[in-house]
Order: sequence, then C-alpha cells, then structure tokens
Amino acid sequence: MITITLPNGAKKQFTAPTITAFDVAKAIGPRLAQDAIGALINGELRDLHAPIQADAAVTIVTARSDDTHALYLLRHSCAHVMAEAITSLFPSVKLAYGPPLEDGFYYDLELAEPIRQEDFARVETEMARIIAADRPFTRYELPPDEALRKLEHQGNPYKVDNARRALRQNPGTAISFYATGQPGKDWEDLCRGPHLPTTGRIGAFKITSVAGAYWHGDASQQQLQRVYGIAFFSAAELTAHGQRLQAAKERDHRLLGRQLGLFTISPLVGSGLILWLPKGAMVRQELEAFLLQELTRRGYSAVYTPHIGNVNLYKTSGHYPYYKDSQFPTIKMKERDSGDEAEYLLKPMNCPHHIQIYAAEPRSYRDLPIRLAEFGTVYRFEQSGELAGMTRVRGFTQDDAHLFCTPDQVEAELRSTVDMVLHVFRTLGFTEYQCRVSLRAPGSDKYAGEAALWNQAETTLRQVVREMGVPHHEALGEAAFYGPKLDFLVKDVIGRQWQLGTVQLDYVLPERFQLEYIGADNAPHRPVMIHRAPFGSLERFTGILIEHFAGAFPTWLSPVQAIVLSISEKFVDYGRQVVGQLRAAGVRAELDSGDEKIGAKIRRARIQKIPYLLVVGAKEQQAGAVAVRTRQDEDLGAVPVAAFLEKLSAEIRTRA
RNA sequence: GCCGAUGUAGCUCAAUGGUCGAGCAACGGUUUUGUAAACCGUCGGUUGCGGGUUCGAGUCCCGCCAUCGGCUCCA
Repeated sequence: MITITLPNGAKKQFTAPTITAFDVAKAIGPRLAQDAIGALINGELRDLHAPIQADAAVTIVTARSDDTHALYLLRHSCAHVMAEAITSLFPSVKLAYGPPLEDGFYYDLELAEPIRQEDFARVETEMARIIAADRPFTRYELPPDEALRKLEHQGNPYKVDNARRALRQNPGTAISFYATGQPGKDWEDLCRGPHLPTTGRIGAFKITSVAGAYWHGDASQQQLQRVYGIAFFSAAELTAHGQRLQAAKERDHRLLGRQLGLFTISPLVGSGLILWLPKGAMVRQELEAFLLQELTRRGYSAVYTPHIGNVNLYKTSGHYPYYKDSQFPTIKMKERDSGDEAEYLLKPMNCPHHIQIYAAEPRSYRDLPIRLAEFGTVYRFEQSGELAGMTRVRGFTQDDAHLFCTPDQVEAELRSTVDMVLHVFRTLGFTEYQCRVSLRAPGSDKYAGEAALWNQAETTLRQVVREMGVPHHEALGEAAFYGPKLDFLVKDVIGRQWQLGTVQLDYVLPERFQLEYIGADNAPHRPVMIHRAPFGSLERFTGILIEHFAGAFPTWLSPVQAIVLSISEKFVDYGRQVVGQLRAAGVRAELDSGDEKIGAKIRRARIQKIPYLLVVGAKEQQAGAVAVRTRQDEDLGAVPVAAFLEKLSAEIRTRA
C-alpha cells in the first residue's frame, strides 16, 4: 500500500507495489494525465514515469510555461533533441554538456568544423522530425563500472569525465542514460534527467546562436562550441518571446545613446573610452548633484586626487601584482634633476590615494569616522572581448568613497552606507533588488589578511543585511582579495538583472599602509576601511538607467525637460518668451522654431522622449498659456505659463 | 584574450565578380501651418584599414582594426 499526498493535502492510496506519478495523475483525472509531463516527488523534480515505491508527496508538473519545473523539463529535453539532430548531421561530434537555462538551453560540443548560422535550419528540420516521431525519453541505469566501460568504449572524454564527477559526488550510485526511444536502438545520452515523457511534448523551439565556451568554464581548457536554443510549449509563446527580445533591443543603451545624443565612442580616442555628449553630460551632472546632496547630508568630505599615482602605491596595496594583466602599462620616466627613475600607473582604483589623504596627518579617535568621497575616474585595461557600450569600459568614474573608522564604528557605518544605496535605488525606481553577500571561496589562497579578521568581517556583513531586512543571498568566491563585500543587484523594468553598487569591508589595506589613529588610551590603533559606491560607475549606471527608462528619463534627469513648439513663424517670439521664463526658473527648455507643421515637431519631440511638449499658437499667446502635452501622450490642455512652471518645478525638485 | 558573426553616406538598409543606390537626416528654396513625418531641389562614398587573386573586387583569399552574440575575466 502506497499513500500519496497531494499538494492540497489530500491523500490517495495505491495497492500496487510500484506506481508512477502518471498513475497518480490518472487517478486524479484524465485531463491531468494528459497534461502531465513530470512530477515533484518529495520536492524533487522527476520523470513522469519514475517508479514510486514508498509513501510520497507528489505534485504533478503540467505543460505550462509559467512553471519553472515544466520549462526545465521542456528545455532540457529539447537540448537532447538538438544533440541528437546535430549527431545525425555531424557524426564526428563529441557531445559534452547540455543543460537548460533560465531562458533557454544550450549544448556544448566538440566538432572539427564549426557549426554556423547557415546550419541552424537543417538542424531544426532534423529536430522537427525527431519531435514529430514522438519518441519516449527512456531512462535506464547501469552500475558505475559498466557505465564507465560503456562510455570509455564510445571514446568521448567529456562524458567519461561527467560520469566520473557524478560518481565522485555520489560514490557507488548507478549512472543513468536516456534514450530517445528504445535503448540500444535509438540515440541516447548520458544524463541525470529528468525529461519529458516524449519528444512530441516539445511545442515550439528555435536554435538561437552558437558561441565558443570553455570546458568547465576554464579558459585553460579546450574550447567547445556552445549551441544555444529556446523552447516553449506553444508557437505563440515562442513568438511572444521573440517580441520581448525585440523590445529589449529597442531599449539598448547603445542604440538610444546615439538616437538621444547621450554619448559616443570614437575609435580615434580608443575603444572602451566614453565621450559624453552634452545631453548625456546633463544626465550625469544631475546624478552627481543628487549624490553630492546625499553625501553632504551624511557627513562625507569631498576630496580630489590625481589620475595617476606612483606604481609603488599599488604594489603596497597589493593590487598591482594581482591585476597586472588588466591595467594600462605604466608610464616610466626619469626625473630631470636627480636622474631618479619613477614609474607611474593610471590609477585603477581610488583607495590608495584616499588612504594617503587619511595618512597625511595624525588622526585621533575623536576624528573618526572620516568619510572621503570623490567622483574618481579610473582606468582598467579590460579584455577587448569584454567591452560593451557604457556598461563595460576601460575608463570610468566611480562614485567612490572610503570610510575610515574604529572597529566598533564599523557596524553603524555599514548600516548608513547600505541605507544610502537603498535610498538611491528608491529614488531611481529600482524596486526589485537583491544583495549578494560576497564571501571567500573556501580553500583558495587568493585572499590577503588573517582568517580571524575575515570571519569577523563576514559575520558583520551578514548580520547587517539580515537586521536591515535587505533581501540577500550569499556567494562564495565573490569577495575582493582584501575583504568580503555586499554587491547590490537590481532588476530593471523588463526583468534583466544588473550589478550596481558595492559596499566592501576591508581590514587588509589599513594594515598594508600601516594606518593608525590614536585611541582614548593614548595608544596607536589600526582603523578599519569601508569602500563603497552606490552607482558603481557613472558610465555603467547611466547605461543601465537608459535601458531601465528606455531613454524616457524622469523629468529631473531629462537633458531637455520641456520643448516649446510654435504653430507657425508668427508665434516664435512668444515661444522664445516662454522658453525664457522656463529657463529663468532653472528648467532646461528649448524652442522648436522650424517651419515644419506641428505634427512633425511633436513627432520629433516624442522620439527625443522629452517629458513636456508645449504647443504655442494664437490662443495660447492671447491667454499667456501653453498647450501641454506629455511624453505619455496625455493632453493637459491650455495651462497658464506660471501654473505649468509651478507644477514642473515641483516635479523636478522632488525628483518625482 | 578565445570562438563565431558583422562592417557600404551622419542613421537605417539595397547592390548574380561588371559605372555603389534608396529613405531619413543635413543644406537651399517654396509653404505659415493646431497635436506622431508638407512639397521641390542640392550635397553627401578611396564600400573599416592594408595586402593579394582577377581584364575587372563592396562581393573571392590573407592580415589587422572595430562592433555584435557568447566564453573567460571584473580591484
């Protein structure tokens, strides 16, 4: 007798010694049995036909695209179908690894000839045939020795390696294979599963791209070809997915950056080096002004430091040897008078300079915390393949600050820093965020400093985010070499995740630079440092904001906040007068005095995503008004200039 | 850095190895306009750069540069 507990708490009993989730589904109803593609058995995703021999909690997984388990089965199975298709078209292929992703699936494989985009169509045709044949995914298991012998005989080192790794994790367990059809007769693959019941359950799919990928993600290993695909239960969902991708493309900051005149990159200056155009510079100035206001409120001191520094500084900090490959080469020079050699580095970070400001005079515990802030421009030689628009560049400005405090001030300082990061997110409309608590990788030797201090730092960070109720998760191996950190990840309005600000706790650099303060006991003590940057980099942050707002910045950030559109030449003078009034009140206003018709002017202003369009003609001139139309296509009708200005100023002032 | 793709006017795109075109933008003119594109005209190119094959190269081959999609990296 097997008792099955259903998600609603109901229980069903079966007399057979072995049943499957499919039996459970049939017992509930024929419709559910028809839709079932797998099951959660005691919370674990399994094949629909996996045997159940003891009492269990069972949730039937049905073919729904809003269920991550269902999509997992679908996409994992589609990866298999793709691998089978590729194997039949390219018999010399060696398959490596083919998992589902949050947004599709891929299969890594080794092939002498590259698979090209031109090949996608015939692979898809072959896949369609496999799906139309509606063959069952059939699982079978072999004891470890037999499985390894079989795989070694097949001569595929990747699969042998996969099986060995599985055995290392769970020694002695059987190794599972999935045949698409009948074992021994049809195509099969070493695989942990689970899968759909049959290939026919794959509704709609598409191969999307191919790229290189290293075996086990290790750049020193063999590079494989990674073929990406996407699958849904219905063709309509696939089409909708395509439309979402198209929409994302339209808000790409590189495209909008050009259309809206925000920034450009010139190969004559160098790749990865941003040229801020006047309109982009305006956005940046507003962002900086916003932060400066916060810094002043929170007791920071603004400082300025140079763009280069003696390389010894970075040798002392430990950055230089650690990041040698991703820095611009040093500038070597001989002092004219003394003949002394000096070597300078374009600064890759601001901390050593700020440390020297701290160290410039003796500090008392009464002075702490000292909070030094700077929009500091730094240069890092990122690999060419990494550069992307404003989000990955070689020269960027951090909204940086370094806090020097006593050990017992650390927690309060961390709290206020995290609070500032959250305030920034709230103001800019990032409502969905996650804090990643980035910790050491166990057993790695890349970290500086004593284990005891690391433990203390990690505990403090954990405690702060927990007590502040910040949604967070921990990530091993993501810490900086000098300390653990809090990295803030936000989701933009279309659900893409970005890494923004960071708060880092550092006991190492104060040690390396021998920083001190005199305590109440009249003895020297070592301060603790906190590195923090709520935006991260102004370049990257602006790029993300462009995409987040699709170029339609809130009014306070908009490069042009209102544009006056004259109906005809007769009203240009009045328009100019209105622009003058707006500008006198600090509003960024412009006049479109061209001789196009009003429709054309509106279209142009809409494309530029200007928040307020102010039409002026005879009626408006007479009434001392403007006809207000918003970027969202609301028509607010004729409003007296003074009344409009008051509303607009309030909107800007409150950063609404 | 690695794998693959792409590179034609300011932008978006055409051009079986045979004179590189169009729309938009810009500029000039006409028009004086009422809520997402008025009309006519003009200008604009060493086809990313450098080699090669060919009677002839935007097109084929090689090298470099840049960009895009990934991988790796990210203080």
